[in-house]
Amino acid sequence: MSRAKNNIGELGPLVGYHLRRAFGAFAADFAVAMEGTGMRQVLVGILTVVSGSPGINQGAVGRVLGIKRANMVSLINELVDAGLIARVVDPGDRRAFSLNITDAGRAMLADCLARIAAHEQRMLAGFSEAERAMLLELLGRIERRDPAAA
Amino acid sequence: MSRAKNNIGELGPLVGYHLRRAFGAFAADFAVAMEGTGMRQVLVGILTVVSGSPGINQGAVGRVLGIKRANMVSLINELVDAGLIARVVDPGDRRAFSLNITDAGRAMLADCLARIAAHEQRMLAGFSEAERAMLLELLGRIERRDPAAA
DNA sequence: TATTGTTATACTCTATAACTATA
DNA sequence: TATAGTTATAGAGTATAACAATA
Repeated sequence: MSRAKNNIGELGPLVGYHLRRAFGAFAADFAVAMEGTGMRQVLVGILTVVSGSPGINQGAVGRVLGIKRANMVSLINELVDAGLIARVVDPGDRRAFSLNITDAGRAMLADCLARIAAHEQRMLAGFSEAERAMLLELLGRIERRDPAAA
Repeated sequence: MSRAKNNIGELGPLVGYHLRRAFGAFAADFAVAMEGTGMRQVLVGILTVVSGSPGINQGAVGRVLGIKRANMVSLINELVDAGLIARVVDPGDRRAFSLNITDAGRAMLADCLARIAAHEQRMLAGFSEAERAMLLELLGRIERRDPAAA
């Protein structure tokens, strides 16, 4: 492992750069963790939100997770086609679909969350509980910001 | 701003989830910060590395930044076409191209780094210097990990 | 045989605009 | 007029496989 120059220069002190690299490392390991399930990061997110808010509609799920309405369509289709969520017309608002997790969805979600727990442990090996909590807190402060949309 | 339920359930304690959201927020504001320059995150990264390691070749730049060889080709083409970097056959290894930043590239990089500094300040408003350093340190530990490639 | 750069390709994520049907 | 969902489309990031030229 003769680590070469690896001269990132002015990128070194940039949080944005390291956020990108850390996100990439997490995403790569996440994909490995999900192998065989057919699930991806976004799908697990949607399944979790639907599980926690039975009867929620697509738009609301998208708003919670930061996914555009247009992009929700095929994602929900994937989950419905896989039998993981059920979609019925909302009786109270016939424009909307009411989403609910199925038994198969619950089983899949449980499997995914177990895999994700192991994945997080791998990625955060060596982190103290205080460090993990601090990282969550700092990331939370960033994500609750949106200067671009101001 | 009647914040709705926003029930993310089991996603709440996951570092990976918040990393994704924080990365998204950073990327969106980065794009706004670069408006009018024609530059993107990856291009600034490449320009910075070439600037700091004159004569470096494509493969090495990719290795430093975590970009696959195949994807480097069009990125380098963009920068060459824009007149920001010069590409000549490496005299010592005629398979490789030697990359150098041009004067125009130096000017562009200076402009971009100034915009990025302002962008980072926006995104990290309210962070103490110690918090910023801590975040950099924790992210650095994550990115220097690659369980998937083990 | 390994490496540099290349081409071709494919999948995912993200974004916008325009449409429909309901409200 | 506004909202829920849809369709079509486009740009960007990332990944693999196969190839030519050179080492």
